[in-house]
Amino acid sequence: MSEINRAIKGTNDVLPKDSHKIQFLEKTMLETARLFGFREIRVPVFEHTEVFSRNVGDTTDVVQKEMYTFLDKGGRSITLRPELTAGVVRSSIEHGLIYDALPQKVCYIGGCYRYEKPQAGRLREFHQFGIECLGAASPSADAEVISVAHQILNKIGIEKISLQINSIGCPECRKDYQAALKDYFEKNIDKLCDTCKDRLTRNPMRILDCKSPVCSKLAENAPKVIDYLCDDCKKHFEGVKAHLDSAGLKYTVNPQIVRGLDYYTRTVFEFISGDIGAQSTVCGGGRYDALVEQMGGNPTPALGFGMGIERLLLLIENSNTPLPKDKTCDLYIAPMGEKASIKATEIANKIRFDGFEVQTDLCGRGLKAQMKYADKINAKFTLVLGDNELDTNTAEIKDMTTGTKTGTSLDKINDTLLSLVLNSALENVTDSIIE
RNA sequence: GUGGAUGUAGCUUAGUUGGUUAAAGCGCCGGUUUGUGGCACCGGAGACCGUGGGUUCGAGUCCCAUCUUCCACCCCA
Repeated sequence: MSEINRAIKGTNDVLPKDSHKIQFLEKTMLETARLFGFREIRVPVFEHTEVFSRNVGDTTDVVQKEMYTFLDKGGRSITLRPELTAGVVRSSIEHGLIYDALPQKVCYIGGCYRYEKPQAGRLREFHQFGIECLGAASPSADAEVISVAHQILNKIGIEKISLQINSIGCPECRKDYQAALKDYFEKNIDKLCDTCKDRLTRNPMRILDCKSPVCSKLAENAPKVIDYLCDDCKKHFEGVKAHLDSAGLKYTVNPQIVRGLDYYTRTVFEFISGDIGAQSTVCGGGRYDALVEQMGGNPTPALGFGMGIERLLLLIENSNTPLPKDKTCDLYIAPMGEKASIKATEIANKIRFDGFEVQTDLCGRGLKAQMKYADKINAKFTLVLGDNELDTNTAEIKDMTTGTKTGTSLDKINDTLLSLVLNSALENVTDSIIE
């Protein structure tokens, strides 16, 4: 396979046999979010580089080494979005959503781009579903956002997944905490791994979720953010927990949960799975109360989450979570000869207009080959159209699972097909009830 | 960016200490009375053995480089 006809490293093709799975996920996500009042927003895949560099955070790895950045022909620095929150907030300010009735609830689906080394659950182009709730400061908003993610995962049928929450406080209380943390780790600096030594100066909170055994052991006894929260932040976190409790959502408070993007404040959370390898976070999000103002809008508290669609699919496959089967062809029309072929086109289009999937011969094949093809594409019914049928204006519709044939006039194929399809659907329902 | 594994028809693989036209199963196409699929039998197409160098009379097999894919670090969804 030559270089040129191979997909770019870290990108994935979704093939026809799999696309219905993605469609099911996306439909479930959008519909569930809508039940909570979140409506879809669509924003460009690229933005001015500053939209991300200033707001996601200059010191984050995402901005420092993972962005696809280039100059356009006008000399502007453009970046393919590495995540969607910054673009959505930009759009919400630009179009005045945040000056309209609050809260504004939006959701989105789209591709994100990060120059990373691919591995299980990590791609260079990946797709995210997410929601943002703009203009709501109360803990009930945190609980609602988490509930959306929870219901989506639930409806998809994910069972083994845990919700972990934490509060990383506001910039005020975080100052004290970071100082205490630095103090603690500096005393043990020679025990830390090399990357954590570096983190100590750059972003000490990240040492908390280091996976090296020594560091994570040290992290266990490190000062906890929760103990350093200011009164307001503490009260907020208690409120979030109370709302989650009353909604019956199970969670564990995990002081190790620290999100990697700079804009997070107060509540942060992740849905984590043990079934998909090292990249175990399927959904992650939190509050970002300062971001809207930082981007030039009125001070507007906000929060949201992102959910990795490929990771979710990986989880579904690894845990054998059943998804709805893809629909198959309702009727295959097998014409014999040129005249019949023309008639087949006419009939097929008419029935398609009524909402059935109909296919017919496009290769000029013989009857036997056509029947084989109909079988391979899992057609529910077939209809042979030859000289006999054209002469008498009647034909037989064959049920491919039972082999039984039903006569019909050529003018009423759609009616006959409708009753046959309904009948077989009914039988499937009663079958599953009996089982 | 750092490590480890990998790379032979569309897919899954075989290929003996380097030795002629690289093999099989599945899939695909066709045939077994141009009027009915699944089963069986028969036949066919399809591979510059990831790519580029090197060693050799001779390389799918050995060496080097490079790329892909997979997994882990890092990072995150």
